Amino acid sequence: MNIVLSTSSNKPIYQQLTEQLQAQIMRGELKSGEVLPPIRTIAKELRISIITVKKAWEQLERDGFIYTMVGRGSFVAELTSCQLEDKRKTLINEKMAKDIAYYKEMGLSLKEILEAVNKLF
Amino acid sequence: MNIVLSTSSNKPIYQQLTEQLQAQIMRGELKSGEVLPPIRTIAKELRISIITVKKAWEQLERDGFIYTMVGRGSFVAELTSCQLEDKRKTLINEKMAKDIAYYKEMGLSLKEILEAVNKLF
Amino acid sequence: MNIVLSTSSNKPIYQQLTEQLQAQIMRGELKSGEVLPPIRTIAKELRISIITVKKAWEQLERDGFIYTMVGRGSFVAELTSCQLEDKRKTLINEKMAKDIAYYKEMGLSLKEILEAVNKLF
Amino acid sequence: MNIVLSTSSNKPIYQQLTEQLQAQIMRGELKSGEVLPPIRTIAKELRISIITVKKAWEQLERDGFIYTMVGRGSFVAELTSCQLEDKRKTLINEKMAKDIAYYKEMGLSLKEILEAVNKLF
DNA sequence: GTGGTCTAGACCACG
DNA sequence: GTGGTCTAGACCACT
Repeated sequence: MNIVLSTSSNKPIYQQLTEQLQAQIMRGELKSGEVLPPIRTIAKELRISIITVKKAWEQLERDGFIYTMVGRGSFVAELTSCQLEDKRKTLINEKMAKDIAYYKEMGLSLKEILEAVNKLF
Repeated sequence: MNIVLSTSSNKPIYQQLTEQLQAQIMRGELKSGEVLPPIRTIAKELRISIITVKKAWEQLERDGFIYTMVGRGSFVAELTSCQLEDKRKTLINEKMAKDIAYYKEMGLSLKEILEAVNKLF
Repeated sequence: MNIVLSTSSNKPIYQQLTEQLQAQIMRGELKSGEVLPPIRTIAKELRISIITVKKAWEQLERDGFIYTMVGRGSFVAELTSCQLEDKRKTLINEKMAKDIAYYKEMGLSLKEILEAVNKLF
Repeated sequence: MNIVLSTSSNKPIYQQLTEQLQAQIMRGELKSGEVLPPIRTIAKELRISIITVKKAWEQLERDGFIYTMVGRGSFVAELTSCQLEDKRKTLINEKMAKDIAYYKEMGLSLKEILEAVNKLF
């Protein structure tokens, strides 16, 4: 687990945490069933409030990325690669639908979007 | 001018206003020098506070989309199509750079992004 | 009389008018006793409201730069060059005192101000 | 932090706030990274509305003098003395260019301006 | 009539 | 505890 927080970003800290955990689980860097470090440890290392870590963990649990066993810690959810792929698609499609709606509203054509993606990737 | 506000969106009202005005100016629906309706009228029609409209107008003015003359009203900025294109590119590239960073983090390849864009457009 | 108004400036129109008239009187371009054009004519030529012109005229009259004879028009005040010089000094010193207070507050030394003036003049 | 507001001045309160903060940051009285008091506290102490303080803070943030972290407070921007000097020059030159244009219009020579500055400093 | 400033107070999101 | 958003309404300056 390797978290990098940006204080200058507009994104709230708990969301940065959530997104980075999601990404690491989906990229397979955090494996099914693997135990996560205690939230106190994380909070101390990142110099943030325990409450903030908890908030991120709650969101991850709600979305089925991790599960918590009281007194024992939190673990990466045990998902088949198929289920994982589903989650990824849901997450990404949701965001991409919004993004594309925005670009369309700003008057971009499909071609222009594709060109821009190619250039910026 | 044609504004649609969504209360269910988590975007603040003033930002929805700002984005829609930007979009309409960039799509050429609001033309250079055109008068905008008085903020009070807009506030009444959209059933929001004058101050909320004002906040959006301030942001648009800061970003050079409109200008205001006290006692006379607010007007669409007089921009050449070149300047307009510049503004559009700046706005869009800023967002797209962030979006693509996110998709990359989530493990998408360029090819996958392009496919998804094609499908969702 | 030669007035140039800037709509993009933040200064209210009536103040731009006032300042330019003051300047022309003090530079001697408008001479003692000279008749000014009717405010309707000025308003029409500058494409501004008569009320705005009137406001500027009232201010100039209050400050002793012009005088008005009902039904006959407004005239440049008849001042000795000495009185004129006095007015100029009052006007300029008032503003300069404020300006210097600002520069001092921002931490500029006398030397820095003089250098900046030399460079920007 | 030490703010003095003048109700008799015709400058809006939020602008007085902005200018004084800028001045204190540029004079080094407020140091890089230093926490500012909560806006509510400032509002209470100065007996003005929270929103008025907020407006000044927004302007300072836009201009890169401070940054804000929701839930944690506002902080003096971390600028190198070089960047700070740049900001100072920009701010001051902008105003001074206008000021000098005014004095020139009023018929002052460079020599007269320099003398007046020397006398009034 | 326009926009500009300011107020008092509510409710929400973040840490 | 922070700051962020929004409201309803007042008063002033400008045209």
